[in-house]
Amino acid sequence: MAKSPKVAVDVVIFTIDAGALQALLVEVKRGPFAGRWAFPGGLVPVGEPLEETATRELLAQTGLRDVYLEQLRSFGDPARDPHTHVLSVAYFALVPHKGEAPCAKAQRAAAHSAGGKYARVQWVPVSTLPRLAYDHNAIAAYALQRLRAKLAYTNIVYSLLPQAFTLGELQEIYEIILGRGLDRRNFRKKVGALGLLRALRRQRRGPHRPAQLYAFTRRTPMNIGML
Amino acid sequence: MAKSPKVAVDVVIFTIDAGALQALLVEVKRGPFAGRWAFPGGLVPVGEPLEETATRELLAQTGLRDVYLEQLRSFGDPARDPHTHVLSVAYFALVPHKGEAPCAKAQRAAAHSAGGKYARVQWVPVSTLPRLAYDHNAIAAYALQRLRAKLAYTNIVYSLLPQAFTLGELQEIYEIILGRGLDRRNFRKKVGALGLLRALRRQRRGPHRPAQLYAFTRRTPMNIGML
DNA sequence: TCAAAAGTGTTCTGGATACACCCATGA
DNA sequence: TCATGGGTGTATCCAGAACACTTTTGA
Repeated sequence: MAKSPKVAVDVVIFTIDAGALQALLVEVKRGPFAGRWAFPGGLVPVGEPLEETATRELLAQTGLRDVYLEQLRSFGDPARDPHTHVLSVAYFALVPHKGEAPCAKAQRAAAHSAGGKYARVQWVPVSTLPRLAYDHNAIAAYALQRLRAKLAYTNIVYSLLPQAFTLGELQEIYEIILGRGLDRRNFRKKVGALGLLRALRRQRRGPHRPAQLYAFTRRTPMNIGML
Repeated sequence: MAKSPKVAVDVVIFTIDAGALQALLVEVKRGPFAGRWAFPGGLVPVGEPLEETATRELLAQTGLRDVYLEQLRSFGDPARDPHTHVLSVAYFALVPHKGEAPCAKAQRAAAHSAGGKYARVQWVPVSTLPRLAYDHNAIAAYALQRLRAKLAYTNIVYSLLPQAFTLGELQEIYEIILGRGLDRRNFRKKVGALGLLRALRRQRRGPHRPAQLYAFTRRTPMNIGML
């Protein structure tokens, strides 16, 4: 019986920060890609479910659990890792946006990984990703495409937002990820009609007019017709 | 470094025949699932791209090449194969419908595999799939869902049809796969507006009024707004 | 008072749906 | 002549897109 390739899981972890869609990168320590950036990942040991490997990796790099995690697809080009044939099952994850503290997540992640297996860890806007190790640029493109598509027909945005948020923040996330502006009135009309939100009794106060705060009624993935 | 699971590819091969959506099943020869039906597949040897394994399997079972082939996703539950941890990368394929000779394909496939690695090979309507080996029922469900979705926003039907076909046949395929009837006038209007077809100078003659034959202008996957 | 984001309704348009009759053929 | 599938056009409805002004606040 012929030997099989090794199996790895790689996770594209997205968040919104500083007005941009960001992905978490780690610096590869050794091998042909030493010094290059890549998405966090690791080999799948015999007996472990794929999601578990992905969840482990996610917890290790961000300290977060119970985030949105979805399999993208597998990348199996034998040459994607020059060292040996490694199949990568790609996942993407969405972690919540802390509007109040830009870069807090990046710092937390970095701190977490101080003694970790990667040299450095960093959030990078997906619009300015460097040339990555392995075929991770292809994985990034695929992940972004999937994210954009799912934004249009599911409610997964909830996983990018904190419990309470304003309609402006919700719309901003759509605009950032889709890369285009949306009409505010139509957006609110649509969101209202979908009935996914409930208005809280609080407002967000800022330098301008206070904004009504909302929360999702159900924080669980569903298909809707958002766009 | 921990050992990885083995890697297999399994292919759900769809066709339309006898007014139903059919999938190709093979009988498992040995192991805990001996005697049960499953989708054709096999282990991925080191150094071989996933698509190549899938293409090989497809050629071996149907004798067809250059058919539509698309990766679904990977199924990695360690218990899906009781014998040992085998990751399955699932694909689905669409092979063309020979309207004139029902079951011709099934017979051809069976003949092809006479000396093959499977005990028996058979086309089975997806609506009456038996309990399959491994987690192949889950793969079937996923494949069907994907097929239905892609029918709505791509032109991949072309891969289920011969070069020349009537609008009635085209519509029938949509109805069979989607499991619901479509208005004939609206369907033709829509198809015409998309401009994917060109009318041939021939007609199909049958027991009733002859029908105009059409061909796809481009037999290559594209995103369109079909439904 | 000014700058900046919050909040709100109406009109228009295009695509989707619903719907019924005549035609050409082989049996 | 009949049964069967092929072929066609119009009215309606609804969702998406376009669009401008007032309000509230902190600075």
